[in-house]
Amino acid sequence: MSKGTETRARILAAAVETACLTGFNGLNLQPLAVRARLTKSGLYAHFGSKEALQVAALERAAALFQQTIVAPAKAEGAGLPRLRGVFHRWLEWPGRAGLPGHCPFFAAVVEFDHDEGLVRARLTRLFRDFQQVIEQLVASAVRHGHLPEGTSPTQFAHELLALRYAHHWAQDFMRDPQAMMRTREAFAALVGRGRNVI
Amino acid sequence: MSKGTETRARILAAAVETACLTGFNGLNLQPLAVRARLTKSGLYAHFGSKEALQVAALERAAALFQQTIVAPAKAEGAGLPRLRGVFHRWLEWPGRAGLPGHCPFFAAVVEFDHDEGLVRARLTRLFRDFQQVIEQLVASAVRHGHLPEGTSPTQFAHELLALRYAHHWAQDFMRDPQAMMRTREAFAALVGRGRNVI
DNA sequence: ACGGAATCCGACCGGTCGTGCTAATCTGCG
DNA sequence: CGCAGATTAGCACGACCGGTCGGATTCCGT
Repeated sequence: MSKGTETRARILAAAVETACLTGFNGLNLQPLAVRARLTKSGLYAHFGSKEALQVAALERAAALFQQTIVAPAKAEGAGLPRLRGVFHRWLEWPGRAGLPGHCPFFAAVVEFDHDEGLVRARLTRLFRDFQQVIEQLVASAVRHGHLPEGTSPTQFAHELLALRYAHHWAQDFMRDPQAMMRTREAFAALVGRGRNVI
Repeated sequence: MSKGTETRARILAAAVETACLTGFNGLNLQPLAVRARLTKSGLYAHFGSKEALQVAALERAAALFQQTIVAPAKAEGAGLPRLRGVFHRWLEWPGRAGLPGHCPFFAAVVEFDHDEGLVRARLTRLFRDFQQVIEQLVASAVRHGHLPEGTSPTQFAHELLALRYAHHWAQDFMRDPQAMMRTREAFAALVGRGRNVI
């Protein structure tokens, strides 16, 4: 790894950490440069614009999410075990990836809600891709008989994201000590729903 | 209404609108002053600090929410109809209150996630109060036999917020045209859950 | 109508932001 | 070693930020 790409990696590591703490709009050049042991202009030369830096940090965070939360599913039993594994690891993101703070993607949803641009476009794609991953896991669980026939993967994925979102609210913002328990119970209810009507 | 309080009301009206579009950190003094037909220092004299302005705007938004979304429940049938009414009006907030943009409270969750302060403290209280309102509606629905005996109001309120959060994500950020349909279906499933095991 | 208080303005402060530009330094190859 | 190109530092810019202050203006009770 050449010097340049190593520095770039150091910058992005600091950027992802910062994004977890203060969002992607909080990626201010001066403090970030200090964290990455550079000057502001030295850092800037690697990206050329703040938006490019934000996109790169988003990409890096997504890669971390993929390898920390999604990828381990390959080692789990197909169907419901795999779905349950991804969801429960998802609940521990971003801590499980060694990152501080809270989920940067949820922060980005608010930050780039109104203003268009590259970051928003990339973010919606990332969400859609992950949504499809969930849907495939659900469909697989249905095929394995772990979920009732007729379960809509899209609807299920939507409600799963709802649970993760509410968990973020209860755990990270409200600091409710019972947040995890409630989320697990809600997941169990979602999975168990309809079982008795088979 | 004296001149001062009238101006203050004009400022807060502009502030709530702005908060719906750019969040409470987006309440920058200069642009807000222009919207309220004042100079920056003239506006500032009414609050004394940006934090006080944010708190006042939060208070105003909460009052609007109360009278637009919650209060109409008094005219609805006790129990499930009342709960359903509040939830469906909630889905149309803040548009139903004549406000542009999206829910300012969800934006505030991200903005004040990490930094402590008056705004965060006030916001958690507002959330807790509304959560209690929901829990009482749920408890009433249980008493009327509209929801299964043994339904936990706290758990139900948690999952209801989850649905509203996911709706915000799907509708406002992802701009999914089927968001409303999916949210209504999820609500129906949440209400109907367990019915068949009574 | 008058005087004191409430209200508002305009100019200004120190600081931070993203963004360019040039010059110095460093790295890796021949 | 020496040179070319990649890499970083240094510096300055215009814009915007929240906040301050003195004075002008307007309001309102008497």
